[in-house]
Amino acid sequence: MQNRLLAALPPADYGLVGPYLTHIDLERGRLLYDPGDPIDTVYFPHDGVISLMTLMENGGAIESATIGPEGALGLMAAVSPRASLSRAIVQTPCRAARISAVQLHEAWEKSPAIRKFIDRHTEALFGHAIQSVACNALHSVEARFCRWLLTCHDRISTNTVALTQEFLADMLGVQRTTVTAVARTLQERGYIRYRRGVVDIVDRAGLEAMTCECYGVVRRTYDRLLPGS
Amino acid sequence: MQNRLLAALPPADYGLVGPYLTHIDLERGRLLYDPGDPIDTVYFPHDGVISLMTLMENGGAIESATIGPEGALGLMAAVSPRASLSRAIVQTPCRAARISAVQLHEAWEKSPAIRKFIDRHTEALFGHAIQSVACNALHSVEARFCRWLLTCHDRISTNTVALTQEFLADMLGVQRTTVTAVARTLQERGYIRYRRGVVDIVDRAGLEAMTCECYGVVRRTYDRLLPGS
DNA sequence: AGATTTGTGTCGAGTTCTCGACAGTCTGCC
DNA sequence: GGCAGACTGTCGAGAACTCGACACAAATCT
Repeated sequence: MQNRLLAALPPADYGLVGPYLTHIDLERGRLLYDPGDPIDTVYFPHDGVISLMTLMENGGAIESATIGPEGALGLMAAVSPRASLSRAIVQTPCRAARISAVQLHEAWEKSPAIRKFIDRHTEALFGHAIQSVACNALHSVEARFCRWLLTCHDRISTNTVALTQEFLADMLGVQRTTVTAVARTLQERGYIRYRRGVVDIVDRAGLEAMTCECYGVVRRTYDRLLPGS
Repeated sequence: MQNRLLAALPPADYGLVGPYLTHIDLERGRLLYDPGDPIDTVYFPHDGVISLMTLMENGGAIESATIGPEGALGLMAAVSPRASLSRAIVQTPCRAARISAVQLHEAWEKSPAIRKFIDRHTEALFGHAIQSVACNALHSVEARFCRWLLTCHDRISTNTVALTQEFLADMLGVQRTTVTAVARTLQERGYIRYRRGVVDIVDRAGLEAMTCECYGVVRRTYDRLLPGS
C-alpha cells in the first residue's frame, strides 16, 4: 500500500520529491505537531490514520479532522511556511513517507501537478471540517461512533483497531460512560466485538446503516477531488 | 468601512484587481451559492456577514463558517476553478465588492501579495472551521448563541441585528424553543433586548463573559493571519 | 506472586436539549 | 379593517448525555 497522492504523481513530478522522501514507521500515540509548532515536515501516510485535534483551554482535546493515505499532514506548508493550528497525533500504527517542508515547497514551485493536488487536498480537508461542524451539532454519539470506526477502517488493512474507549471518548468529545454504552449496543447487534483496548469490526454494513450521512459525504468529497485508491 | 483584505493591498497589487471590482449591495437572505455551483464570482464584504451553511440530506442547513470584512467569499477559486461545498447566504445587509473568479485568478498569477493573502485567508478559514467542530461538540447552546452574536457584532457597525429566533435556531442546529429560552435568560440579565425579528446588543461584556473560548480563539487566528482592521 | 496502573461495567441523579402542540402577537397585504 | 402568514411564548413528556462514584478486570512491573 502506498500513499495515494504520491502514487498518482506522474513520474516527472514524482522525481522532484522522490529523492527527498524518507520512509518511516510511526508508532501509535506519537505526537507530530502541537498548535503553534512550525510545520517543518510533511507526512504522507501509506496506511493508518493521523488525527488532527483541537486543544481547548481546559486541557481537553477533540478530533477535528483526520489524515490518511488519501492525503498528507502539513501539506499546506508546501505553499508557504506556517505554524500548526492543531495537535497531530498518530492514531494507528502507520508507515509513512516524510519530506521537509522546504524541499516540498521547491517541488511545489516547479510542478503544476503538485500544486494542483495540494490545492485539491486543501479543499477536501476543508470539506471534511465543515461536514464535521454539522455532524457534531446534529448527530447522535452512536452515529458519530460508527462514522469514526468506518473512516478508520477505510484507511487500515485489518478489521482490528487498537483503541481504548477512554481515548475514543476524547476524540468524540463525550463522556467515557457514553462510549461504553454505545459500544455495548453495537456489540449486541453483532456489528463489532471489543475487549480491553481493541475493537474488531465484524459487520461493516451494519455500521454503515447506523452512521449518519456525513460518512458518505466526506468520503465522496475525497474521491471526487483526489486520486482514487 | 472597507474590506480589510482589499484595503491592505499595496497600490500596485490593488491596481490588478481594482479595475475589475464592482460595488454592490447585498440584501439580507440573498443566496450566493449552493453546493455544487461553480464559483464564478468572489465577494469582498465591506461590512456585514455572509454565512456558509452545510446542507443536510433532510433539507436542514447549519452554519459551518462565516465570512466578513476581514475575508472574502469564494476566495479559493482564485487559485483554480472549483465548485462550492456549501450554501452561502447573506446574513446581514452588506455592501461588497465583487470580481469574477477569472479576473482574480489572473491577478493571483501576477501578484505575490495577492497569493499570500489568499493563502493566509484559506488557513484562517480552516482554523475557524476546526474550532467550530470542537465548539459544536463541547459547548452549550447558550455559549454558542453568545459567540454567534459577538462574531456578528464585530462585523457590523450597529448594535442591532435583524434575525428571527427561528433562523438562528437553524444556524446553531438546535430547536427554536431552545433559542427562545436562551434569549430570554440573556435579556433578563440585560445583555440583549429583542423583539420580533430583531436583537439589540446592550452589554457586549456580558456576552463575552458568557461565551466560550472559541470566540476569542477564532478572532485571534484571523488577527494573526490577516491584515488588521 | 503481589502490587500498581490502566481500562471497563454499572448505577443513579441531574441537566440539557428535543419534539410536538397550541395559543398569542406582530406585520404586511388586500 | 380584516385576513393571512410569520414569529414568539409556553408547556410537558421524554430522550440523550453529563458527571461523579465505585467495583471489578486485565495488563504491566518488580
